[in-house]
Amino acid sequence: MAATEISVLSEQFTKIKELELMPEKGLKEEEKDGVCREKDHGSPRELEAACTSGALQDSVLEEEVELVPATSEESEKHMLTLQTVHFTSEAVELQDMSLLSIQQQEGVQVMVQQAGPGLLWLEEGPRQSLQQYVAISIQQELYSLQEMEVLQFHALEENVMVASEDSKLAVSLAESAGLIKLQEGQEKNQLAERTKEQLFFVETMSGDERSDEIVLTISNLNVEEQEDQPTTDQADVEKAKSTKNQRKTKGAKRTFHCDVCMFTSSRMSSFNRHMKTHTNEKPHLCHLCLKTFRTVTLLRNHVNTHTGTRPYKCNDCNMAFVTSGELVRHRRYKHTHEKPFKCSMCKYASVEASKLKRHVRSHTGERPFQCCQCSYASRDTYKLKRHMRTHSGEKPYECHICHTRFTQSGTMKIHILQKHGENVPKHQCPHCATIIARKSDLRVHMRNLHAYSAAELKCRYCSAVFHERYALIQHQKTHKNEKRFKCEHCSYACKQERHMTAHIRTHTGEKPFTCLSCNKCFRQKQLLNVHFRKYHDANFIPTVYKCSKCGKGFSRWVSLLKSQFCGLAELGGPGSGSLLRLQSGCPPGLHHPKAGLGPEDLLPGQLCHTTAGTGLSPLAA
DNA sequence: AGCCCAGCCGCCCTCTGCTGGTGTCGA
DNA sequence: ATCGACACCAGCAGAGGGCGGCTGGGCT
Repeated sequence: MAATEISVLSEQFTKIKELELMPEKGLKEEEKDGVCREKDHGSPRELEAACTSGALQDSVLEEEVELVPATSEESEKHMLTLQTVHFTSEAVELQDMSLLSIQQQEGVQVMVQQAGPGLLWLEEGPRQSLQQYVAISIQQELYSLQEMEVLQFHALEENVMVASEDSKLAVSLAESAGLIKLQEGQEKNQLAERTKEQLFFVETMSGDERSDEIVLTISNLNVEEQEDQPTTDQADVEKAKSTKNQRKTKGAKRTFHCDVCMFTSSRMSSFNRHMKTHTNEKPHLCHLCLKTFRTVTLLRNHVNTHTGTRPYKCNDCNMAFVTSGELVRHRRYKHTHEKPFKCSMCKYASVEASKLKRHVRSHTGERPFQCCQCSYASRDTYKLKRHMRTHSGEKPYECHICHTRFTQSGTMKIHILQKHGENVPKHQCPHCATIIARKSDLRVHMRNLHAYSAAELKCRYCSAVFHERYALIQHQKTHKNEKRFKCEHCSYACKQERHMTAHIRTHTGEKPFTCLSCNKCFRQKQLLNVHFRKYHDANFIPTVYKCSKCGKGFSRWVSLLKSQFCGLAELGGPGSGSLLRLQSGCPPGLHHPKAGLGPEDLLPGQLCHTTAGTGLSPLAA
């Protein structure tokens, strides 16, 4: 709609209030062409119309209109003789409509399109169809419509032209000699070259119900359109202007139809109110945030959101609301739990009909909101908006502790809880001892490990069969320390197959690993590697495990130990892969890397004799 | 015209659950 | 060294709750 001038906003708001509070004030038109168009508010209704127009104008004019009290000296009225002609249906198919024309000295014809009873739209420009328009003839006056920002016409009612149910907003004018009767061709000739539309808002008011006086208030509606969408609102206005209203003779039931939408109403006031929704006209401006509203009530409700004024307070909690409807709805949600809207397909019920409508889509599968970048479609607008983040990469939610960003608030919430929370809830699996942080992951755990499997799950080591993975795994663990691999040629047994493979070669004599430098063969790859490093690698520095007491060096850690102790049934050094097994009688404090020490404890020379006992001191961790 | 009320739309939120990538651990 | 299993984690979508705001009917 209109881009309202910001420079005068706060004052405009004040002015609206003034207009409401001080109806005794009148409006004085600013002089632009040397003609002071001072209105004489002869009746309360006329005054009301002027106030309305003033408020409207405030929102669309660049310059303010000063509020001045009406004085007796404002006698310079512009009594405009409005003349009408009733076209016959045969002539122009303008059934039951009047034609008004404005005749100006420049000879400009301004067409007035009747958008509804009491609501006329003036517009310059070529017409598509004569029957949509009403022309006004203004005689004896020099008005350039571009300069008629707020102008009231006083017309003499003479004939029956009922435009409203109450005969209050009627334009009824007599035929006169000043009438310019436009024919379709003539109209085109006169107006075809006009391309720029000039919109005026015309409100008709009867000056006095007992008099014949009709007051037309014309407001300049030339407003700044937004450049990116210059035609939409205009088109709406155009359509709204073409709305045909049905008039009937007094006493007959009438229905008013909106041509823009399907709206109909038997009441003209409702119809007029509705038609304003098509004009995007929002003359009531919030002086705090510059937002504009159609009605004073909406503006007041809005201003209440700024001031915190919430007159409707809930008796059961501390909530308060701007409107009574919001309070009722709140009470249903929070206190009464009344859910009048029930789903016919399930037990779902909701407080609001729109929620039921949304819910029903989960039954029908309807997905009206299509993503423009992929095949996804959602059942409501929010999900589509949320989905669009997957295309934009937007992550609007940031963890206030580690500043990790997330696409959804719920994801961030669970992150904060799990990563930064103190009393993190855990989820115990009901079938095993597993504890999992997230409920959804527990569900995955249950599905993977505890779900019944129709297919038989066979043990790798024996013939046992299970139907639950967890039971299978638990069973296979019983095979863990078994020396399941037994040598066919001797009593040797081991737990790992690769060990058995290496052992078998001691019987077969197979030595599959050959040194490329000297052609010596080995049973194990590891033996070949040691050989190569020792005899063929120039950079190889042999490790020496040195006794710190006697200074003797050993190539292997185990050799060092063997030189000092007896009673060690099985020894292995670092890199051998086997554990140092200590039997009873072994010196206390003897340590091995795999018995709890770190790699630094393997450094040669760290071992040392103790002064007593075993000769070895405990290795410091 | 103003007010109240009901209905409706839209927005934002939470809760929930599934999915796939990743790190860790044990075999 | 490799591989498989699995808990962990972020991404993403479904469903529904709650509220702000707009519109129209009816009334005063």
